[in-house]
Amino acid sequence: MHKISAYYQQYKPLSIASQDALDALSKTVAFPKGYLIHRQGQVCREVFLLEKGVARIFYYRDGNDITNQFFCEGEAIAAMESLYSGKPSYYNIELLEDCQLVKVNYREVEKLYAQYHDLESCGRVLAIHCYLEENERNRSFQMLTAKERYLNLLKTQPGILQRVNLGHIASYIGITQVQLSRIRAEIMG
Amino acid sequence: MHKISAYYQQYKPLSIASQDALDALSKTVAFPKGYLIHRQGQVCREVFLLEKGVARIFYYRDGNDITNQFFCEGEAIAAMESLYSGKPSYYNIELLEDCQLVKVNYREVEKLYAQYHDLESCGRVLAIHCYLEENERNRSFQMLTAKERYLNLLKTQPGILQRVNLGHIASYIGITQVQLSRIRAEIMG
DNA sequence: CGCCGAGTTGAACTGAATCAAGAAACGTGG
DNA sequence: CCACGTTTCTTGATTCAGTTCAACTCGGCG
Repeated sequence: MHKISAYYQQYKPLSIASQDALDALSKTVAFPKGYLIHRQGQVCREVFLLEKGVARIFYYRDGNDITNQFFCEGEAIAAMESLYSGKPSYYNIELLEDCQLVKVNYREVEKLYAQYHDLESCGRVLAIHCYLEENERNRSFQMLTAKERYLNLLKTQPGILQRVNLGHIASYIGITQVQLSRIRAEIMG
Repeated sequence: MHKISAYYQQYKPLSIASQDALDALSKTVAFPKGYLIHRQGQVCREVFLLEKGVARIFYYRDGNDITNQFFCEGEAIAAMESLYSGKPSYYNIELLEDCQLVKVNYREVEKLYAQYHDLESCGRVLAIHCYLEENERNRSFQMLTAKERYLNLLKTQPGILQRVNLGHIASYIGITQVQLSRIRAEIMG
């Protein structure tokens, strides 16, 4: 089983005490393809570490579902805006394959933040990391074309393309499936 | 003079020690309308607290400048993505009126984080706040129309509209000035 | 063998950008 | 205080990129 402490330590090293306290909170769970580990309208209180499988965050607009983010092995999954704000989430989280996950209750983690300064420091860096990702996504929508965003995705998450259908990727990039198909044809030459 | 500690305490209360340490870092400065307090390509190391005036963050694309964010009195200004990542910034920060500001070196603040747990905790909440704002902006681009974004701005920052010209607002919303003019005509009826 | 979902491709349509011209607001110097 | 030039905003006409609608291809699977 993966450890949450290992995930945290990507951002900053932790004392043994903090590591142990964190790891004591984890529970391994598994769900089938198609399962929603979080639904819009609900407050998100759990963070999932993805050990095996692929997942996505999405929401509905006029009946179509629009993908916001993809997750691969080793990444942490949550409806962060809800987790952080305590308000109901706008998003759903769906497993796109059978998945194995490590579950952690975020309120429990927050309690540990108050106890361990080094852990809270790591939590701060993690929040900054989330900010930077969100900022980057914003930037890519403002500064890049759909084609460039597609090429970016190819570069940063090449594995995703084999595991996820085109419609999801198109909505992630902000265009229709039809348009993405044309862009791909264009890229091929 | 405004105090940085007061700004921080919007998010979480601080001990007297933390407050004093923070406030000891501030310097009051003033610049005229049009001055760039940060330029793209440079690494951002300072945070400014806006005491008097209006400012914006913007970048260039194909010669046009595109506004990313507006700031009013009481808000903290920085090229956050650069401040947090330590990489050169994509953005410029421009004063839209003569401004009075409080300047703080972020590296110094980070040193204080290591010393004072309560301050770092506050810094974590602040980073989360930044994340939530960025997320909200993302969401507004994905889920709302330009018209809705305009109405939102009217509601959340009504003062801005009197103090900033239409072109800046249009690019902030993600459309051309021409289109915004039409939307306004439409709203008037 | 034929159905079904996923992807591609063509044609018509639409909303926003662009181009361009006119009106209004603003500041500056005479 | 007015006249002129500059900038800002509005409005109309045209153009274009991307959506929508629909038909067709392909591969997997009962």
